[in-house]
Amino acid sequence: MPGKASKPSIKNEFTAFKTNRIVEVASHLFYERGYSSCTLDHVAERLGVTKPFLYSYFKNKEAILAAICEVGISESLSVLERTLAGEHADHRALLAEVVRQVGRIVIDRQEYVVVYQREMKHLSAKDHERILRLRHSFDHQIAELIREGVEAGEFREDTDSFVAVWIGGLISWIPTWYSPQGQKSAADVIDQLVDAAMRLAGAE
Amino acid sequence: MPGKASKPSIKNEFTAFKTNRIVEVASHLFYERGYSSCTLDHVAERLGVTKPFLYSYFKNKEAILAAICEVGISESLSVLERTLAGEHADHRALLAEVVRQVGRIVIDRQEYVVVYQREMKHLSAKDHERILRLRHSFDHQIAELIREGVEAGEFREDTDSFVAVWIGGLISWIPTWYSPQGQKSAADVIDQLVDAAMRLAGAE
DNA sequence: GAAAAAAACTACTGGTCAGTAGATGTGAAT
DNA sequence: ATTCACATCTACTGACCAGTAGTTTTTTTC
Repeated sequence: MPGKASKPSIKNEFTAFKTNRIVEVASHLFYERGYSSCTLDHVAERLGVTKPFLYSYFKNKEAILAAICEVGISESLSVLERTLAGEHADHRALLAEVVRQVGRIVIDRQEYVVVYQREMKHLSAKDHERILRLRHSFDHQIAELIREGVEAGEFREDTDSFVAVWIGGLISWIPTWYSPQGQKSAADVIDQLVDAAMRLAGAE
Repeated sequence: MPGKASKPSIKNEFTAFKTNRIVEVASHLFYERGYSSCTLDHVAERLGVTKPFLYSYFKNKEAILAAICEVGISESLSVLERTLAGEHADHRALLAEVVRQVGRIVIDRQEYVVVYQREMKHLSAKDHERILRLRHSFDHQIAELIREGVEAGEFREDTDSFVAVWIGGLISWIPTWYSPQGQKSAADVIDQLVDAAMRLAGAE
């Protein structure tokens, strides 16, 4: 159950594994059919268990959605912060690296990201607000990076730090058209994404 | 009922008006609560009528969604084609104008656009494919515009025509954060959008 | 290996909702 | 006024589904 940081033990690892599998399968089905049209019986069936099983790992349907949204945003956020904390030649290189890393996560976690964006509004007010705060923190940190880069003369001086939001848009846009089975490889997509972000920032 | 092009008459105008109101209200409620969680009783109540009323104007719930999606994409497409058909100084000016016009529509029709993107998957296979074709036509025409502009030397020569998709992304991204009540005016947003699109195309 | 504890299941409920059958009202035509 | 045509409503059904009570199966403990 998310938010419950217990000591590690074999038992807790089992529990974590099962919780994880539920989130994984639910994310996939919510992605395909939409949250409201996907029943917990569907999720259970796909896992080869029954509905009450799910209720011993999650309080209710919404808690499963909250766990999915959490993955959708918090992995991007933590990779962003990890990257920002590292050493880099200049703001240009840093922005490129941040976009590359986050793009990679978004591609790897496509379904989580789509569900998070599409279904967030079905969360309780509390969860909804918590997730939104994470999102804002993300945008804010990129905006700050842009601002510093402009000040350092590395990005075009007429670049508004609001391009952070547009860059976020580019990243979020990927899952709506990228498919692992498509012609474009993930590496191609990420290269293009980085190029597009650099253009938006006026870094060339 | 959409797709039924009858001769104009007072009666048909009444019918068209009511059909329109249904789509308007449904779009608003689907936007707020999501398609699957919004009941037709809700829609009817908001219109001050009852559910069977809706069924005399639409075959079923999905047909209402299809009408919304139609508005969401086809207005953008027709304004695109109208703009492309007009006279312009060069490809730069044309791209800017296209993005400006489409951006304006997307802001005006925010709720339709969001519903279209979010709920398209709930359409029947036939409707779904029809809408997707419109979408592809849209991307394709912008890609063509980019290609010609690069050839004419107006956009950076290393610009892939695939930026058309990224530009589509910027446009689609607006409704997720823009609010008429927010600090940014629609005009500001559109100016920024045009600027961002020109940067992506390498037109400066 | 018996008893206790934990995990998962069977079977149900109460509520919701898309869609419909048939009644009722309303205005136009005779 | 009576009939007809049409628009809209009341009242219902059958399916579905989140969530639960209580039983059975499995695992752990002694």
